[in-house]
Amino acid sequence: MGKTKSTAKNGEKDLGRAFAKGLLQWNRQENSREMPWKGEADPYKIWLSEIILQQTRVEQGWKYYERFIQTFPTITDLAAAPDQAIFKLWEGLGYYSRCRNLIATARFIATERNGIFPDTYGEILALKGVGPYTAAAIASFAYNAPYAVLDGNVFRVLSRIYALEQPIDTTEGKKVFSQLAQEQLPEKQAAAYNQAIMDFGAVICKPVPNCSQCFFQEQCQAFLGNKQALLPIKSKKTQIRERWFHYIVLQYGNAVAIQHRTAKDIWQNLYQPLLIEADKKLNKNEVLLQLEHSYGIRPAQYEVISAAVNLTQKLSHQTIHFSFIHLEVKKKPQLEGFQWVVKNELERYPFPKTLQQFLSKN
DNA sequence: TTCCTGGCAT
DNA sequence: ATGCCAGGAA
Repeated sequence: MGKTKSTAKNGEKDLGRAFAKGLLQWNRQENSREMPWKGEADPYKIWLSEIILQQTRVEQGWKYYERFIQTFPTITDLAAAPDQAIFKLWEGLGYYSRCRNLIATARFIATERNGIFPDTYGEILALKGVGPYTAAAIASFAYNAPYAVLDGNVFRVLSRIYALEQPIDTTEGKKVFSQLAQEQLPEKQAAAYNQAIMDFGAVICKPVPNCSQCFFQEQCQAFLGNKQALLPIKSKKTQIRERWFHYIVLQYGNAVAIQHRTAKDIWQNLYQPLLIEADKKLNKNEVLLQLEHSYGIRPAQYEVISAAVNLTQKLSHQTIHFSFIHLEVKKKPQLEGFQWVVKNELERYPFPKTLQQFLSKN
């Protein structure tokens, strides 16, 4: 009663403390990651670097940061510049709404706050283009305020050291991780700790981790269970592709044209009838038009025997919609890459299950 | 070549 | 829940 819970909690806290301690030591002794804004005290420069780094790798943002600081040494300089000059400096970085928000925030601070950058988490969070991550980063780096950053690195590191299978891409998961991150933060060393955990995620606990170089290997719950490559968990299945396979069963006498699938795709090395693939559903006329375009087989050369049968097959990462058109040709067309197989010998060839089922019934 | 990553605004 | 973007990984 209650005991299990508090024991687990204590265990968790111990693990967290051990990690934080080791992390800070790693940061002092081994972390050699350098960045032009690291250790910076000017909130303007920290803010600028964080906006540039949103969705952007350090290596790419580096040069942009340097050019911005050279061109606009203070937020007042930035606020006074014409939009176009600022966009020109941003050119190539992507996510251009960040630049719009950057301009709006610079002008807001220059005109409404006499160029003084806000110094509380809440006020920082209220700035355009600043969300929870960026607000915590600025508040901690500029003012050492005790707000834990939660970015992709932190999700990854925390999910691994605790072997948490909680998905990170759900509202619930974000809540759990942000609470854990906050509990984990050594309050008086917010700046050092926040920078350290992100550096650690970037150089050691990478998506493909360098566990052999990790100070926490012996305590990391993921490493101990050999799950480090599986964490963090994301709930959203990789986007399911929708494909429409319009098969044309070409029959000549008692023989059917089939084709060997060789592309690096599903069903490699299996066989299939003539395929018209599309990323949307085509009606019969569209399919037959495509047949003429791709293979030069014109309506005059065949008779349509049967209408389309529609089937669907779900794979982990794609959904295949099938339709079939059965055509009888009066003369055998020249078809590169196809072989004509008499119907009762079709069973010798390997087909995908859905095709096998269809062909055996028709 | 395609796939994956990543904070915020909407 | 999606779109925004570019670059590195697979």
